[in-house]
Parts: sequence; structure tokens; C-alpha cells
Amino acid sequence: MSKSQINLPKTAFSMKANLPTREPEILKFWEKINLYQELRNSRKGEEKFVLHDGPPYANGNIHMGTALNKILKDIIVKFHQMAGKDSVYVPGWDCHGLPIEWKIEEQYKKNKKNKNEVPIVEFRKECRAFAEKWIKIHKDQFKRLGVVGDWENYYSTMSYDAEAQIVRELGKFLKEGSLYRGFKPVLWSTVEKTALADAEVEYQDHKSDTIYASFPVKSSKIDEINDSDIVIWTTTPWTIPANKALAYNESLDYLIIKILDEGEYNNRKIVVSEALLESVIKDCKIQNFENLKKFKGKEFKGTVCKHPFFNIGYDLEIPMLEARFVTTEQGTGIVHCAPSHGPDDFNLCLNNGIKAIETVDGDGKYTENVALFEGIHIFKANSIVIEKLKEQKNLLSNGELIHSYPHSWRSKAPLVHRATPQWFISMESHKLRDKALRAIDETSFYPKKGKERLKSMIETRPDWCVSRQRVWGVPLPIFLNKKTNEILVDDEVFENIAKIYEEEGSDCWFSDDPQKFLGNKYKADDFDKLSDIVEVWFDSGSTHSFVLEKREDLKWPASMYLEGSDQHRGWFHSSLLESCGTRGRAPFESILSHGFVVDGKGLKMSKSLGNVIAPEDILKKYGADILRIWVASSNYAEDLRIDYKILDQHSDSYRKIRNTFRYLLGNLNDTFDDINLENLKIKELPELEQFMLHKIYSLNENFIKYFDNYDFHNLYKELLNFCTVDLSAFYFDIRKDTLYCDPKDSVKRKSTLKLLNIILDLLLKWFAPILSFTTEEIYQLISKKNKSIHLQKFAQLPKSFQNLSLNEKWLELIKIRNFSNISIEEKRASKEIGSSLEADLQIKLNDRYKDTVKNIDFSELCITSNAEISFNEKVEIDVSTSKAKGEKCPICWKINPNSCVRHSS
RNA sequence: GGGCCGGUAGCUCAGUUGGUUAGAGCACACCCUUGAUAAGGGUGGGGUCGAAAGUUCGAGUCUUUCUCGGCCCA
Repeated sequence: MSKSQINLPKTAFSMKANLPTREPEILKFWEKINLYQELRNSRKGEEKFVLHDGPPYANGNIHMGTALNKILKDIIVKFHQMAGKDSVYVPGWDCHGLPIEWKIEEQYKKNKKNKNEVPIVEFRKECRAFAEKWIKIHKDQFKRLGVVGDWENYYSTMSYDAEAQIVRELGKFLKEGSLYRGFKPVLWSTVEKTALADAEVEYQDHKSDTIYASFPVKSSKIDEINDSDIVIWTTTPWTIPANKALAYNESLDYLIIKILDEGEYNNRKIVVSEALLESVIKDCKIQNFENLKKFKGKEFKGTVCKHPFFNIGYDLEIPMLEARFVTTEQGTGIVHCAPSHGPDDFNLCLNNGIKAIETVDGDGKYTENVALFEGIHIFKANSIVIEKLKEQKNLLSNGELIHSYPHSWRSKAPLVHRATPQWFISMESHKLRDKALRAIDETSFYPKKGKERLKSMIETRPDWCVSRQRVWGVPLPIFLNKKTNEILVDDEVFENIAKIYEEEGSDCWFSDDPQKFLGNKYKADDFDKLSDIVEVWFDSGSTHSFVLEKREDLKWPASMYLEGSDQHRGWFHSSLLESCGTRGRAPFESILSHGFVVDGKGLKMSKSLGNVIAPEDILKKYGADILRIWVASSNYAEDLRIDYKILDQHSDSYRKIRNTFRYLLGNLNDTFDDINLENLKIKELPELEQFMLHKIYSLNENFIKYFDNYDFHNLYKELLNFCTVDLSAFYFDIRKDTLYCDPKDSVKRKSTLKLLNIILDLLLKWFAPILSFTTEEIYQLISKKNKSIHLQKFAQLPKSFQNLSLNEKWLELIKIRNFSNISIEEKRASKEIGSSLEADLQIKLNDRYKDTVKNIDFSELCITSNAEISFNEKVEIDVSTSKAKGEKCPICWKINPNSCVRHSS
């Protein structure tokens, strides 16, 4: 009966979200209205914000890290769009490289097909098809997360124009002269017959043969060692034939000892470091020895030894060289050096004029450069080396050791260092390092610590090896003159190759007549065409050139690059070097890096721990908006924790937000008036409404501040707290009485509705970049003119909303309200009253509150039936509660001694 | 093994230049409401700040060591 007389909320916006089924419908809607194009049209001519997509590898389903990355990107792009910018997002994919090659090879193995019998072009076609398949799958998975972008015109590193541009970029380095041919040991897999990138290496336990071998001293300034042996220890006996030097540390102490035991070494003098003597005598089972002399490492200077095989064709001078990398952790304090088989060895020898040569071929067999061993596989050579050392009486001891050793991440085969001809971009020759370091200084980093991380990597990194001996990639566009062995550097040729690739892709490099690429200017017979490909980091490092520069809807440099923090060594790094080398500056203005997704305890996700959560699981159970809340509310500067408990919590927050919207929509009956904030007559509104406007204003100030720093977890928290604390538990609760029980045309009720309109409008916009689906669902319910919430701009709030003195006053009133609540709670606990409307408040205040509470009705603020205020010098705030006396009004439920003032008729 | 980053209530996060009994929301417990109702309101109990040592009149905030975790590298 009385229900018909009150204005109860009514809305079509359901309490239950049902996101897993509703979101796909919204996706269809966005497709129908072509949201991406609408977004572009809506910001034509505005300042651009370009977040250049770091291309994921087109291989395998997306995981939480990918989902986090894409959602974070989408949130930022949407924020800038709503801030009024032309905020463009073009997704892309990284397609070349070993992992795909390996997948195809695996399929071959399964089908008993021999890779070597398949033409390269055919093989590459399969790689291309494989990448295409995964791009398609990724695309749908990313869209499902609510990520808006130019999905129709994505970029990929294997597109013809990308391959062409990569050639042009390499041409720039070649022309400049910073791309050079070197001979260097690289980590090599004799199984895959390829050099491996650092990222392709994993460390596993491996059993190695160990030897203590001796190098007879040929000449030295230290008299006592002229008839002694320098002893080294190594886990790679097969590198002994390639030995060219010995290394010592000048600050260590060394000993000459005389072995007294029977056997080969009886009465022979050996040299080892003092610190390692104990372990040497233990390993070599030396029982009796005599200590002859102790000396400093620096006295070794000028000492020359003989190779242990000097009697069987290795009549070499083996110099002893000073090296800081020699330590006393293991071995003898003297390290054997094979420049073709170790980076440290290589550098030390290079500095002393000893060059690396090709000692081992791609299959792992010794070359003709190695006497006695030619044609033998290095993994079968250890026993032969040990045998020969024994024969030559230069083996002190041998054994086995299980230690951490590099393996191929694909084949799991152990790797070796092998000197191969490779192509390098010099960090120094054209000051690439300096340019890159300067570019880092000119870049903004979020969080700031990223700057130092990238800087320290650039400071110490060696020259960039850009060649790979594989097939699935962009061929290195290099011709070597057969006579002079010089690189052909000619813009016309590079451009010719690029043009050809633009037309038909780079496959033809491997199949077509070399003359096609050289044009008419040179004769193919005079040149060797290289068959190496470009390493994939150069591909992705060049995306700025074929995406940002080439597309008219984008700009160079990008406003932002955003990736996981591992990309300081990856894409941030390679893009920086590529761009600094070719254009003298970074291809980005800012870098945002995020941490890794870990489980609820902070441990990394792994199959063996069983703590893996896939984005798909979350979409099915909760929906994308919950996942987006998780992203927004997490601090990406550190690792991000996720488990079902955490998601449940965010799901609860989502319900709170959803119900906040439901209250607004219900009381507005799903109608929405666009209120002109500038024309709002603030002073005509009740004080509570004015106070709320102030709250909104200061929230917006914080919102802007947090957004400027990409500080989303604080921004989200601020919004959520506004919904729970300021709206639900305060403003909404207080105004229910007015909304439900006051006449529809009353000024107070109209003022409240005005505020609800404003709040709905602002909340929708504030939340839109995060809750992309839910805000759209609501917007479709209330908007008549506009197509999508995402086409809207953030509101500019008039400064007149700010009212600091009113804020001060209301903070006092809320304090009194809190005292009242405690007082009411006491009576509730003793069962004297239930609802707060059964309460009658007696509020005693200090005199100084007189002005503050003037014209304030505490029964309204505290939702009681009555409230009386008295003043007293002796108290601060003292509230007592009694049970309200009188009749309960059937309409507003307030208890009055007499009839209800509002509802007496 | 090395470098870098991090460890504040059950959870997500605040804690300004070191300074009163370490904060918020959620979760939890109890109560109220049944006109936001698979909603809403109120009250309350939870941390001594990864551990230890040190500097200081005083440290979550500075130093050292250790520990746990993450990323990168070997």
C-alpha cells in the first residue's frame, strides 16, 4: 500500500553481471559499430599518443604475462584517448626465429621427413604458415581481453615490407662501416649446427671429464721454474689442442713444489697457486712433496711454456698472460686459454696479438688446423687427449665432475664455445654506446628504476652479433668480393634487394639467381652471397622503422614502449641500439616496464608447482573486467601476485562497484541528463550536495595526478574507496530518505538527482579505461546520442566545485556522526533498538561547534528519527541515544511523537 | 655463483626529509536492516613493519649481515 507512494529504484541494469557471457556480446557490438575507426575519427587532428606494441612471438597460447601486458597497454591507450588525445594502438607480432623453425623440424621428425631434403623455400613457407596460424589465435585471445586496436592492420616482422625495411636498416650499418665481420667463439650447438642466442641457453647439470695437465716451462725470469711444469685444470680436455696461452692472476701467491711420490712425476717440480695447493694435492693424490719457493703472480711476466704435445707436432710457444678472471675458486690458479673456445680466452689472447682460428667445424669435428685430431668429433676427443697427455707424461691426474653447464633450450644438448665467422655491429667504432647512453638519459622511465637497469646493460655489453646460421629469418644482404674478400657496400644494391622483398618477400634470396639482387652493376660470378640470416632481435629492434615511420596514423618516435622488465635486455635494448645506430636517438619517449606474474605466495608459475593460472580460466570463471581490475589494482613496478583468492577479492570489489552503478541507475530510472557542470548553480544546492561536489573535485585532482604517473593501483583504490566510503556508506545511505520519500518535484530531491547524474557520468568515465565492458554495458542503457563510452572524454571539473572551508566543516560533522554511530551501536547491542530510525540522539557539543552545526539536521545525517543538540563548555563531543517515541510513519518509517510532517495527509 | 629489484595486517595497497599508541579498503567476527535485498548499514578483532646486529635521544624509514622471492647474467 505505502510502496506505491514512494519512489523506489527501478533499473534494467541487473545485479548479476554474468560477464563470461555478456562480454562477448559487447565485443560483437564494438565490432558492429567499428569502434576502432570511430575512435580514430573522434580524435582527428588531435595530439597523438602512440604506444608502440612490443611484438609477442607468434607461437603458443597467451599466458598471464601476455594478458597483463596487453591489458596494461589497453588501459593506458584508453586513458590517453579519454584525455582527448588521438591514442593509437597497432598490435604486432614477432615471427622469425629458431623456436618456430624448431617446431617445423619436430614435425618433420615425427613424419620421418629429412629436413635437408626439403628446399629452404619450402621450409620457410611452412614456418610462415605456422606463424600466421598463431597470429590469428593470439588476435582472438587479445580481443577477448577487451583490448581495442587496429586488429585488421596489425604488423608482423615477416611481412614483405618489414623484411624489406630490415634490409634497408642493415644497409645503413653496412654503409656506415659499423657492421663488421669477426671471428669469435660463440655458444654453438653441434646438434642443431647453429650458434645460440643467450636467451636460447639453459644451464643444466652435466658430467665433464676433468684433467690436471702440465705445461713445461720453456723460459722464465724466475730461475727456479725453468725446469718445472705449470699445472692447469680444465673440464674441457678437448680444447687442449687449441691451447694458445696460459693465464695467471698477478695478485695471487704461487708455489713451486717438488713431488717425491713414485711415478711419472717423481722428482718433478710443478707450479700451482698457494690457495689451491691443498685441493690440488688432494685431487692428484700427492702424498709427499717439498715446498721449494713461493712468489707473487706478477713475477710470471714474460714466462713462456711448451704445449703438452710439443713432442708430437705442437711445437708452439705458450705465453703466460695476466688476467683478472683467474680466481682461486677451483683449479690451480692458472688457466689454460683456447681463444677459439671461450670468450675470456678470446679477449685475453686478442689483446696479446693471438688470433682465434677455426679449430672445430659446425658438426663439432676438428678442422685441418688441428694436428693429430682432424675429423674427430670433439665430444669423442676427451679420452684421446687424456691418452696423449699420459703418453707425453703431462697428465698429473684426471677425473669427472658434475657441474652446471650450458645446454640448448631446444635440443637439451650440451653446448660448446666455437670460433665462427660472424657479423657484428660495433658498440664503439661509431660511438653507438655513447649515443645509446645519451638516449637513455632523454627517456622517461616508469618506474624510475628502469633507467639504471637499461643503462648498466648498455654500459657493459659487447658488440652486437647480428648473424645466425639458420634459415627462418631475413637473409643478411651481404655479398663478399671473391678476390678481395671485401663487403659490397652499395645503396643501389641494398635498395634493389629491398624492392624485391617488398614484391615477393625474402624467400627468393635462397632460391633465385644472385644476379637478380646485384642488378646490372656487378657480376654475380665475382661475389660470394652470404647465407646467414639476421638475428631476430634485430628484426624486432627495427619495428619502429617499418611501423612507426611508415604508417601515416602513427608517429616516430613512439610516445611509449611498454613491456615486462626482462625486455631491458630484449626489445627495449635492441630497439634502442638499432635506432641510435641509424637515427641517433631512441625510438621511444618513455618506457614503462612491469614485473612478472607470480602466484599468491610470490613464486613463479610452473607446471611442476601446479600454480599456473591461464587467462582463459579467468575469463571463463570471472570475465575480462575482473582480470582488468586485477591489472589496474596491482603494483606493476614489482612482481604481480595472482591466485583464485586474490581474484575472488577483486570479484567482490567489482560487485561493490556494480551495485554503486545500480543504485545510481535505479534512482535515475535509467534516464540520464547530461548536466552542464559549468552552469551548475552550486550555491542553490543543499550543503551535502556541495560537499559531495568538493569530494568529486578532489578525487578528480588525485585521479589526474595518479594518471600522470601511470600509478593505476592507487588510482583504482581511490575510485573504489569513493564508491564504498563516500557514496555507499555515506551519501547514498543518507539520501535514500529523500529519494524514496520526498515528493518527486521537491527541490531537495531534484538536487539529489542532479548529483546522481553527475556522479554517474563521472564514474562511468573514470572507470571506462579499466572496466571497459561494464561501463559500456551501462552506457548503452542510458545514452541516446553517442555510440560508445570509449568515445567520451574525461570531464573538466569547474574549480568552483572546490570548497575547502566547507570540507573542513563537514569533516567535523562526520566526526560527530561517527560518535553518534558508536552511541547507536551501544543501544543496538543491548537490544533496546534495532534500526537506526528507532534512535533518538542527544548530542552534547563543545561551544565551539555552534557555528559548525548551525542548520545541520543530525537526524538526517545519522539516519535517525530525531536528534537534539545542546552545547556545553565541559564536553568535546558526547552523544547518547534513546529509543524514539511515537508512531512510525508508514511511508518514511520515521518515528514521530506526533504525525509525520512530510506524510501526514 | 654474480648483478639488480623487492619482502608493511588473511588479501590489495598507503606510509612525506627517521619523531606522538603503524593507516585505508576488502576479507573476517558480531549486530542491524529487509524500500539498493544472492543487496545495504553499524561496531569490532587482526600487523611491531622478512630476521639479526648496529648508528641515533628516537628507525617500517639510515648501515651491515643473513634469509626468502623475482628478473637478468654466468
